[in-house]
Amino acid sequence: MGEKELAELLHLVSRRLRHGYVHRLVPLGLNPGQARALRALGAADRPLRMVQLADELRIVPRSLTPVVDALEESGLVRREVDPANRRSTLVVLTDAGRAMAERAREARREAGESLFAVLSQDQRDQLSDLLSAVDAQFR
Amino acid sequence: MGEKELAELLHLVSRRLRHGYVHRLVPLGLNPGQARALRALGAADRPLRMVQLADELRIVPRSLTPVVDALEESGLVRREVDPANRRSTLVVLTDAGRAMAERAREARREAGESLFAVLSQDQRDQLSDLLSAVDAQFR
DNA sequence: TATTGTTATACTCTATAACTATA
DNA sequence: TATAGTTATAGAGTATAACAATA
Repeated sequence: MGEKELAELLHLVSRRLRHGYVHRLVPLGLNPGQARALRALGAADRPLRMVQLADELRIVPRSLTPVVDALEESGLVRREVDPANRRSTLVVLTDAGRAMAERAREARREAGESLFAVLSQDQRDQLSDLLSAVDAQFR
Repeated sequence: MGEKELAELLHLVSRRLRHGYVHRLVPLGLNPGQARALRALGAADRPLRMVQLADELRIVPRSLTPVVDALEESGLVRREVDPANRRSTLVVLTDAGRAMAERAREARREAGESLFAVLSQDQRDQLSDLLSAVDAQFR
């Protein structure tokens, strides 16, 4: 019955997570990609160049452009020319952006909390270790 | 360093899986959604109605329409009116479709195998149990 | 009225290729 | 020449709303 393969389970659970996350982000006016970028900038705690941010998110720079466009339009980040290298663009969190990053972080925490509610802390740690191991083989 | 949250890890690993899967499906002329539908039909081992198949895949019927369109165009399935209820459409695997479902299953097995290669069989079972538990709370 | 499926539309996530400006 | 970013384009995956046919 519950004979779902690992690959299928991973897909289903991941989609479920996104679903809960999206719902919590709607009131913030963000989509998951924007929230993820905001989080990364908040975690870095300093402006990142487009390539650095793309790398952090593991997407290609081209895919980052519309994300940063949207964030800039909402006044959450601004682009600045990198004084050290004028080819580079620094993505700088505004004060509003920093506050929003915090709210996005909270939304994700809640979505994760709700999804993994059935697991004990031990089980979550186990799951985290297993996924980390899988992820690590590609770094 | 590896301080990624569970939610983030899940997202990254799931994306990685899709990536490997997509690559293996390209030579078959399938995308993951089509392959998933084909698998479900193969597993059911009997024609399914659109709603049943959508339900199995956990997507809305509208999202299934273009998937079945593509499969039909490739001669892998055909639509038949359900004699028992003329509102319903039965999605029937052709012989070619049945063979392709098998190849898709193999492609997914390989993608999973490659992704989870770093895990022992015990660890895979653990991971499977944990994800099943998370998934089960929504059924 | 309720159900099944499709038409119409739209948004998100992601990618490759070609181009511009700068180094 | 090489790097950083954008313009252009494309394809998956998914959703909601409105509608036609059938029950």
